[in-house]
Amino acid sequence: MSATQDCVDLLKAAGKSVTKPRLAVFEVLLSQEPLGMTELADKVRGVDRASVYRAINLFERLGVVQRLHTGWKYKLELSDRFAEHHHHLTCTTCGRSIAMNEADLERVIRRVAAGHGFAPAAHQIEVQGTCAECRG
Amino acid sequence: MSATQDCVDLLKAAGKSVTKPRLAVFEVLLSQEPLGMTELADKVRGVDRASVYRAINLFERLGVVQRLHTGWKYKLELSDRFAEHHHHLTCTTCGRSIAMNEADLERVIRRVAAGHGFAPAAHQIEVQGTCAECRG
DNA sequence: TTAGGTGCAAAGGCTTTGCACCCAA
DNA sequence: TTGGGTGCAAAGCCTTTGCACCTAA
Repeated sequence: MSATQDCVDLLKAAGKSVTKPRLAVFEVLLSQEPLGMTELADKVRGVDRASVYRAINLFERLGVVQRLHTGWKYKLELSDRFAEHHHHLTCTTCGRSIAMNEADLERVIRRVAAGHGFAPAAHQIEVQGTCAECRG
Repeated sequence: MSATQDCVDLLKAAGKSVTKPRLAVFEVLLSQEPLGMTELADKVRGVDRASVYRAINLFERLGVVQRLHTGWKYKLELSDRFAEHHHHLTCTTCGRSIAMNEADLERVIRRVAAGHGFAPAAHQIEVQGTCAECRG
């Protein structure tokens, strides 16, 4: 099943209309790196800014997109439903981001959250440091 | 040495004036949970909103306060210099942030980073979900 | 004394909202 | 057909900025 079809199904399941503006927003997110709201609105041509906000608001409630915090900024990207869940090790020397997908981290977070009577729905982990090559 | 004195020293070391509005902002942060900018400005009575923004901006550059991202918004709290290193569980229902200080999390991050040949220098972890009270 | 800091007010950006028209179901 | 969705424009927030006055050093 294509990602777009999955998105369509989610909209229908929620009793929402499958409209051109909504799919346009989805397609842009599908083909790009995480985007800021301004960049996103710029890339979705022919759709009013207000509609982009409304689409993102809806997509967030449906679990289609998630907000990602990188440093001081925040960006939008498709949720783990459309891309494998992962986090990043960012090298402050060369700027590269290394993806990590560690079950241990996820496990510990669930356990710690549970220890506080907390039901975790989402989480972000960002690590800054020096990669193997730059330490070399 | 008191936290306030530490703050005063940081200001002086940076060649900045120790003013009443700045200390007022610091004191509010010292005695409260993470605050949004609006809440903060409301609690610092007698200080103009613009001055609160300017104080926070300065404190950020001096490493006195740090921003904590929760969804679209952010909250402000004193940095690790004034409060023990920790992370947050943010409830998406009531908006409260619960602090967690778990050695296991830190350990796992160091181990995972090392597994990638990565030397971690700093990290952020934010968990969103539902707190015990809101789950009822 | 005086350079930096503050209050006030106005300007700038980003986001939301009201409303009439449009289109997916 | 018709109720939700959209574009447009205006309103609302949040944050920054210009300027004259104030104050810490």
